[in-house]
Amino acid sequence: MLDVLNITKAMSDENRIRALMMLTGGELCVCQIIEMLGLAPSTVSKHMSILRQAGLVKTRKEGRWIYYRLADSKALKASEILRWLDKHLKNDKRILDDVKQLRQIQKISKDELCHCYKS
Amino acid sequence: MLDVLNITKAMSDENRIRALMMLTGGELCVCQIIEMLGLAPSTVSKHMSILRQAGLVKTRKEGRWIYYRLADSKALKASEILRWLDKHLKNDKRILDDVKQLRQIQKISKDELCHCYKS
DNA sequence: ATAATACTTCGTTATATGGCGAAGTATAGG
DNA sequence: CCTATACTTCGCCATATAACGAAGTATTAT
Repeated sequence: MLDVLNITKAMSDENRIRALMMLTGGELCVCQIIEMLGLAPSTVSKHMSILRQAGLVKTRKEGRWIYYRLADSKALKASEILRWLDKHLKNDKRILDDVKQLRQIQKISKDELCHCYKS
Repeated sequence: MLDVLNITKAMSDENRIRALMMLTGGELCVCQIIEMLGLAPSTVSKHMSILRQAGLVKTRKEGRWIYYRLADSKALKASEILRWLDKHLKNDKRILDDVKQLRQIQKISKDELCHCYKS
């Protein structure tokens, strides 16, 4: 029950769903997710830790950067629900806009990107 | 996006999930759900209206009684998620206990049952 | 060592949600 | 008609959650 509740609670927030959908295109560093969601770093960090605790995403550390990716298919509960999300949101206006914006962000080099901290 | 969020928010509460799982055995009247969850009628009513707004359950009125049942397979978003819930919770301890208790409640006649209001 | 970068954790505040009882609505029965 | 029953809606309170900035941690660069 707790597993299921952790998953459903993790998915009950729009920004977390946006983050999950962004990750369907492949792993992203926190920097990029912050830029996409337009939220404070601490807020995004909290969101991502909720997704991680629910088993919906995994992390990989590379130097100073932490990359988030969707849980792989071995995590059955998670991967099924991720497929459901993708099926019902891939044509959603908001998500399509996010995907478009993400492509722009991915063109920016890492060095330039992290002015999210420079304000 | 709103559809999806309504569904995930509806599922992000333990009592609502318990109610959904109870309904996998067939329709129930509010009386019975109140008895099962052990919550105030007004609270249960609110929970059920959230599930209904999300499209996860349907209602049928028969005289003074209102029966709730799971959404049928025509409601794709809903029925997929209901199948996911069932798959991952049908062996859950809490849910198994609920099912057992539900069988007892279903033995009680309607006339006797609704002392949930007589306190 | 010191400073800068890329996060995360902590503490606070505003809003959302879950709980209840009281009042309201609809139907059945006397 | 009036009363009882089976809910639902409303108003309130307590707790949970999302947001932020400040402080903390880990890694890289100087």
